[in-house]
Amino acid sequence: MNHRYSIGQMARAGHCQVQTIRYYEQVGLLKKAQRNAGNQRVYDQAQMDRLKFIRHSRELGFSLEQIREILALSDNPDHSCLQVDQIARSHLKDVESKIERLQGMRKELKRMINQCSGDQIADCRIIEVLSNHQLCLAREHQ
Amino acid sequence: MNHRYSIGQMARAGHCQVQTIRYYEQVGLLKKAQRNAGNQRVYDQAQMDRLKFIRHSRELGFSLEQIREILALSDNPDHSCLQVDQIARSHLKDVESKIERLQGMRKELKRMINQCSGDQIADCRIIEVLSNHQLCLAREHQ
DNA sequence: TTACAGGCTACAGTCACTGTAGCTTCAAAA
DNA sequence: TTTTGAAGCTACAGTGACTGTAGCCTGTAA
Repeated sequence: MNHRYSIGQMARAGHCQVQTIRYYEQVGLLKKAQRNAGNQRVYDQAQMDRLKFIRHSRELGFSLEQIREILALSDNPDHSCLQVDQIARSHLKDVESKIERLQGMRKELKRMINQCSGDQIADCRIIEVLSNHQLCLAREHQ
Repeated sequence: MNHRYSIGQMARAGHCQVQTIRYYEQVGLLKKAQRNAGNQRVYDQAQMDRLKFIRHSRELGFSLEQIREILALSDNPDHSCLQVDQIARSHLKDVESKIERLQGMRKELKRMINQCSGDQIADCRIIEVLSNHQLCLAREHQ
């Protein structure tokens, strides 16, 4: 079948806003869409699939640059997927270090909040900890 | 003692760049610094402490807006620290939901990578999963 | 005196969108 | 057939928290 989609249908399918699709076109992640008589964008199934690929990759946290690379690599079906693998692994590392960083924050925030008496600012443990790095457990500067 | 600091000394102590301090001044988080005869910024201990407060809060992930609020509240030592507590708790919630989101990504990325044979693009599991949301375990749209 | 590190302003760029203003087009109802 | 309202269009500014650049000026140690 020979589906045609409006930009609104694309947006709904890609769980994104209409502007986002226009933005992807502008930065060259989606190629310039064909237009109908009234200058409105019209998409086919291939463009729809490409958008879904991009959106799914974004949900997994890949940057637009990484997605651009993966899309370029995936144009060569005979090519080894080693590079794709490397991009994914390096992104996984990024995600893991973000998790660690956030877990450090969580620990310290919880500690701070639990010590807070809800009393006067003058005795507020939260402000005290924020004021004084020495009071903070997780204070390595990486 | 009556310490005076240059912007470079402030930056080193706050583990940030010189531009960052000028930026904080520009957006009103630090008040306009005094200047020496040659128009260079000169800081005192109070400004140094304020910068450290800001930087430590940033390390814990607070936004500049939240920091601005906390600083305003902490000017009133008699005031209850309930609001400070609320800001901290709401930030903790944010951090926790970011952790959850990243853990979902990590899980899916690991699954994808483990299934990848390192073979041809045509059979690449990573590209396949990215192409097809149905193949993804963590696919709730929150 | 001479290097050169450090500081100054002003402004553009980053990332990935999101929002706005002021239009035009499309499709269904009256 | 007209009208209404949703959907689409372009162009541009704004977001957050910086970071980088260009082209100057100032301070300090050799």
